[in-house]
Amino acid sequence: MTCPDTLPAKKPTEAELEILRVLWAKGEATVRDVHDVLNAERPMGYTTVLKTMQIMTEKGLVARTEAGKAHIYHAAMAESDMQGQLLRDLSEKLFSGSTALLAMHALSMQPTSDEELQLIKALIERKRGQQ
Amino acid sequence: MTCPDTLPAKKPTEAELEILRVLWAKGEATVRDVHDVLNAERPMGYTTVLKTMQIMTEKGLVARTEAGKAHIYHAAMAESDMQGQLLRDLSEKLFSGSTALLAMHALSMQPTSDEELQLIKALIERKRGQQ
DNA sequence: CGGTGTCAACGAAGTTTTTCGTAGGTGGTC
DNA sequence: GACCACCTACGAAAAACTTCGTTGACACCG
Repeated sequence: MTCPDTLPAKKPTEAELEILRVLWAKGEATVRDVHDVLNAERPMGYTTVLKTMQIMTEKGLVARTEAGKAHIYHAAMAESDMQGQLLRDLSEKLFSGSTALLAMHALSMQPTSDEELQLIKALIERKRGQQ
Repeated sequence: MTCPDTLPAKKPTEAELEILRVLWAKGEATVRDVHDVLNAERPMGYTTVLKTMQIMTEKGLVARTEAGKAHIYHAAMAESDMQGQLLRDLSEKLFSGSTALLAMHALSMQPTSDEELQLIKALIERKRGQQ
């Protein structure tokens, strides 16, 4: 009831993205779960995470089930959708909007295994066929 | 003298990136030049741009020549270096640190011309040889 | 029933980023 | 010299983001 459908889908902040990472990894989680993970990486208060997740609920970045005592959260957007959104964002801001240019730069920057290269080739062939 | 060499190279903010975009496109520019471009996209005061560019100077994101009346600015970092930095950042935050995975996602998300696909294939072959 | 533990909700302070008004300087022009 | 156009510097407000202390609810335990 708290999400007024701001369709343009707002870009998450740094802290929010950290939380989303945990939620995507776990599928769903309580504030406690998320805090346990993040606090292990970098000391931070429980209420910090709680507050951020409350804000994220308002923004519509996450949704929650208010079942028992502790609310259960899950990301509102699939990880791959977010990847796509941020990729597009970056491509617009730094690659003249070309995701292909972006991909090339990413590829040319290192430890890409032979296996991965194979996968990419396959991907290209597939796209080739489509066009 | 204002840049104490914080080597880790700080990530530019949203507004700072906008300014860098203009500087990279023009090579070098005065505050007026930058403002003309940005203000056309989105109304904003002259001193807003000025102030931001002053801050960027302190941060070492840009450098300036205080030649004549108006200072002449240029980006402190090459565009491709910044592309690499932000790409790595995004890959760490959203692709488990794999730039290859990131590249694949970018590729699979559309208008990639046949030409571009060719280029990418070539790139891959080249990498292949190296390894 | 009083103590202990866990939880959500606030409120508020701290920090960073963005925005711009105002002031002061400099160089022309009439 | 007075006026105008343009520039930098500065301070401070506004907005966005991050952090956490405190409070009140609820449940379990001895």
